[in-house]
Amino acid sequence: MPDKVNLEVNEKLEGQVQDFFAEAVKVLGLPKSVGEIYGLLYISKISLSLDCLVERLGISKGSASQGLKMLRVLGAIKEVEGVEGRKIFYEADVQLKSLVGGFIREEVRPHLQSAKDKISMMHGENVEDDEFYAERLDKLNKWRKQASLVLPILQKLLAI
Amino acid sequence: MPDKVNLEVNEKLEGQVQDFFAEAVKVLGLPKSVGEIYGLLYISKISLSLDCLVERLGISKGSASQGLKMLRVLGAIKEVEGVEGRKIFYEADVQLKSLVGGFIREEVRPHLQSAKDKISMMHGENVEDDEFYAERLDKLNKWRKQASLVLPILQKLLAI
DNA sequence: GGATTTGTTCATTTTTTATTGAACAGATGC
DNA sequence: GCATCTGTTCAATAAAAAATGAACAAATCC
Repeated sequence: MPDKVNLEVNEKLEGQVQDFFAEAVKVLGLPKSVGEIYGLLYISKISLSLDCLVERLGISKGSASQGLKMLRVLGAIKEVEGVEGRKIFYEADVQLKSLVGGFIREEVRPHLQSAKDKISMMHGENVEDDEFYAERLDKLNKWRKQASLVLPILQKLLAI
Repeated sequence: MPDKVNLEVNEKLEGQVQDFFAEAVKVLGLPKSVGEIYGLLYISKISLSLDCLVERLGISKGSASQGLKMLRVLGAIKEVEGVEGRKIFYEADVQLKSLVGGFIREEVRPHLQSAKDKISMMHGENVEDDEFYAERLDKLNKWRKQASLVLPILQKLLAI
């Protein structure tokens, strides 16, 4: 008997995985619907289109579109050629390094850059003659640098 | 002339540092007021009491009390003996390792534990006979383990 | 004892954030 | 051309989270 892919759908498990990711992405500050979309794609045996997600998750077309956009920007999903016309199908990118990398690139780096700008602005304006203030701002800058250094290491550790 | 500590207050800088931390803690999913409190303590030359924070930040007593509670639990502030009666004074703990450690202990670890429970529940109920589902849940578990392993390393890297 | 000071709790209000759905744009097929 | 299908945008609405402030407890002082 040849191997055969099991295409039955376990709806209970799907629901649990959706909820799991809905909760998980909240830790990262992303909306619940984004987690549900990624969760369903993660546990789905076949790639899914936007209207498919709308139907299966019971969310609006707007939510689904915006959620897919975020996931695309993060590099958490892949577009797959569909057969029916120009419809786009999505599947989850299940490599942890893609997700971590995307999050660092899109969410963490920009904040660190903006922190850098703010700190140097504060330094410039106020501090020359006050040892305490100067020391505190220097420490802040040291924190920022350490975070910047740790990011690529973190990325590599999670890519193993 | 002996060294003398400069106790003048640069209110503009104080405001900037408050805003800086208010923004920063939002990344960690903490409320703005918590960042403002920590920010003011961080840049303050003297330790401050609850009613002092209320006055200087223009927030309610309730907010200040709850915010201080969070910061205490995270280990981000220290209580200092006051001179006037039983009033408690606070100052910022400015060691990055305290903050990172507190955040990992209070926010990250509990989530990873709850993830562990959920994954093993999903494994138990559904998956025996389906290769795809089994593989996806295993991968999820691998992610979780990797995150657990990386945390102490991260903590050490940021403690240098 | 009672008046005062200090701090907490928690139901209500405010603010912020996410979701909806209708209007729109572009592409395809007829 | 126009009808249909697919997806996006964005103003309005709903949901979630944070801040308020009044009521309360507990300690201190007189």
